Amino acid sequence: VPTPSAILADGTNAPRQPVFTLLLPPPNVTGRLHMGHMLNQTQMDIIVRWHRMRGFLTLWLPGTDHAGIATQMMVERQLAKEGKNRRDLGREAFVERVWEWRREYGGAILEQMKRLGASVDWSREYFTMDENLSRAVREVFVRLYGEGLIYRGKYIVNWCPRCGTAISDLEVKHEETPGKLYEIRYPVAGSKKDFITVATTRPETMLGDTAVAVNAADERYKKLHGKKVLLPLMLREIPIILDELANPEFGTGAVKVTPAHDANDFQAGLRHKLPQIDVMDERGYMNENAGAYAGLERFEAREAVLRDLRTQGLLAGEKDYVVPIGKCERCRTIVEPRLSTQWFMAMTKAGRDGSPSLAQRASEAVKSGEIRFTPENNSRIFLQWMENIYDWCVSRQLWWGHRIPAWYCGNSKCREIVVARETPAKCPKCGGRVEQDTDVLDTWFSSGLLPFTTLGWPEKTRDEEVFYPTSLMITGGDILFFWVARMIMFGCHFMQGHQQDSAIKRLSGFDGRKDDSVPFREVYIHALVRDAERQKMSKTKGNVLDPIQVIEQYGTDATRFTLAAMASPGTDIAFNPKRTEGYRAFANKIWNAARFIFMNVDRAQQAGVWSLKEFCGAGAPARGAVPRTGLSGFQHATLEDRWILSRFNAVAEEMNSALETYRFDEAASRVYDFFWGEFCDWYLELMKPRLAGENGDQAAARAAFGNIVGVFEGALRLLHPFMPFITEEIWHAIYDGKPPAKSI
RNA sequence: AGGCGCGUAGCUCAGUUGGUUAGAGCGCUACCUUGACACGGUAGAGGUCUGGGGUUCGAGUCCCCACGUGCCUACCA
Repeated sequence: VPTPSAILADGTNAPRQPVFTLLLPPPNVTGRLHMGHMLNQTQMDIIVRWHRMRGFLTLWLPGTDHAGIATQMMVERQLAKEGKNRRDLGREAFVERVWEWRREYGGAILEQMKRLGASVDWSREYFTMDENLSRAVREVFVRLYGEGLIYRGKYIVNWCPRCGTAISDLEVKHEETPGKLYEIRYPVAGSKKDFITVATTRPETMLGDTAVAVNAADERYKKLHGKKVLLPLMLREIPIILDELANPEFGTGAVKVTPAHDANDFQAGLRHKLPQIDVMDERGYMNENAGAYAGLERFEAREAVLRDLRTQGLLAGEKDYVVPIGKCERCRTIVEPRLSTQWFMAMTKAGRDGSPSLAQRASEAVKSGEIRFTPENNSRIFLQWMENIYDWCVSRQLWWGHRIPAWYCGNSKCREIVVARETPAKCPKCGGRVEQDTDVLDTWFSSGLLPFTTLGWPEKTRDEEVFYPTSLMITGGDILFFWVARMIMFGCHFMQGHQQDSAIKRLSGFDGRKDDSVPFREVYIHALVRDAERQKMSKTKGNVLDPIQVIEQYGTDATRFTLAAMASPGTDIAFNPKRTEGYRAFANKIWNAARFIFMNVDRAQQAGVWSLKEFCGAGAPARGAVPRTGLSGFQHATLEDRWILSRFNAVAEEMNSALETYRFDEAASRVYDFFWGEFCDWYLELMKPRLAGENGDQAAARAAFGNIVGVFEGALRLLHPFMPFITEEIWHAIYDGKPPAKSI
């Protein structure tokens, strides 16, 4: 099959056929194929082959993601084995080392994909750090900065002390963990007896307290309004403030305010112009602002603080309390809210011209049906998230990734920030030396752009007219927000005004859709693959099934068929190899049906009655695939012939409509039941006497054979998207007119 | 704390807008080495559709409650 690129390049440059575009969710370069990938790719491949067979110009674009943190960690581990760390190498050498790593090992997962039969267009393989994609990333950054939608600022971010970088809200996984709620007495300044008791789960942060808040309406604290307290251990006077932050219903109704270590306190701090005292360093150790506790690791500091409070009689109580603890999704380290200067992307800010915010545009695209989700309820999940979204922290304190295209003037009187596509030679304002920001962008920043950057953006290309918007996105619910949401926001923003070639759009079945800026028209969210006991597969549990092992045991076709057959909407897939065993038997059944046919060919040829070529070997098969209305040359001889033909056509219809709605399970079981329960069990059995030339009727035998081959060949077409290997093998054998050489 | 889902045969799951005796695969039982296939064939056993209430001529399917279970989102110290 010629690739779409070849077809576009063949001179006509204007395909008059429907187009189907699918972007492969790029696996991490560091990744190894897991069952989730296999499910995802099987479903994509089924849809892609099905479209190709129906005459769509089909582009399935593969690639890999540079996966900032994951890849950097992997190479750092490698370095650690040599007794080195990245700082020993320096930035440039380290990044070169990562490139080396990727050149050597980065293609592993794509090689594994090939074994699944994924029929992607390898000629268009991309990597998210390719030069053209990197250029597009800078373009996007510069434009958004110019529009005021990317900004730099000092805010509380989620900080992973182990990875040493800020991470986004989505990279924090919350776990309800049994902990303690401590009540601490803060002495009121100028009084010997009065205390105000605050409640906290993180006592060590009190070292950075700059106020205590009570609710203005709280009668208990009326007499303390306007007073100060003496912060224990640090012996610093801090004010009692009135703020909504304090909920009279919770704890003691008084809350300590630590603007540098808590997002709520940070906001309260801004409202009351409180100082921000950062008491920790980037590794989670107490810094010089923590007085006597400086140098202690944060949880050691907690113990030390509690011990000292106890000795001073200031620990009023401790209760068991379930605390939702945020952990770094990558290394499970407890995340620290940290005050830090980072780059953010504004999610809810309207454009300068009053145009809707990124989040609002994305919501509208889904609400209006320009992007449709399957299963449908995912659109509600999506919209709910969009409505509660916060600005996205896009900078990471890493070395591997797209470096932020911002330069700072070193002249202390100037301090100009230059955001530019190319490295500026000098500060455009004062002519001083400029230095580039040391941070890189969140990995999802570049992957969010892929639907258009892989098609040539920012250049205007024919590719873009033909293939954008992509037709479908198939992915897991786990990256709905990480990736799908970001693609929608970026796509709607940067492709605004884009028009897909109208003839192609009509032919492809998207004529009714008005908005061609969306990155894809349909989203299919697939289920999670679990083990046979419905447990989530995880390395620690040791229940991870390696797809390569499974396919080596049962065959790729059987494994693919299992995943398709079990992909019913709304439920996770409990992958049970027993089921795969059953589908291996099915593959065997197909093989044996083929053997039966070739056995009859042999017999007929020996008798000189006919050859297989007469039935289907003459010339190339008709293009366009799943036959809807019968097979050419089929002879409606008898009741059973007419019956199998009507069943065949009904099944083909049913499969088509099942696949229209991504009901892989239904399509799979339809063809399974038809092939085994009807074609093999009944039709072949009924035909045996006629095939054998019953009553010496060779004409009837000949017609019988032709009909069998016809239905069988059609069934192979129905099966092909699901089981590409066995069907291709047999199909070629039929057209070559000789049995396949291999045995099962 | 909010949101989303699931609970149907021993096991894993179908059951699309409510409509005759609720289906499949695996497992189980009996028989069959029939010239494609024992990874096969034929026949069969097995379910008060988690529980309770409601709507309806009619509910596995719709509504409410309870229980069990899974996931996602979340700055109440």
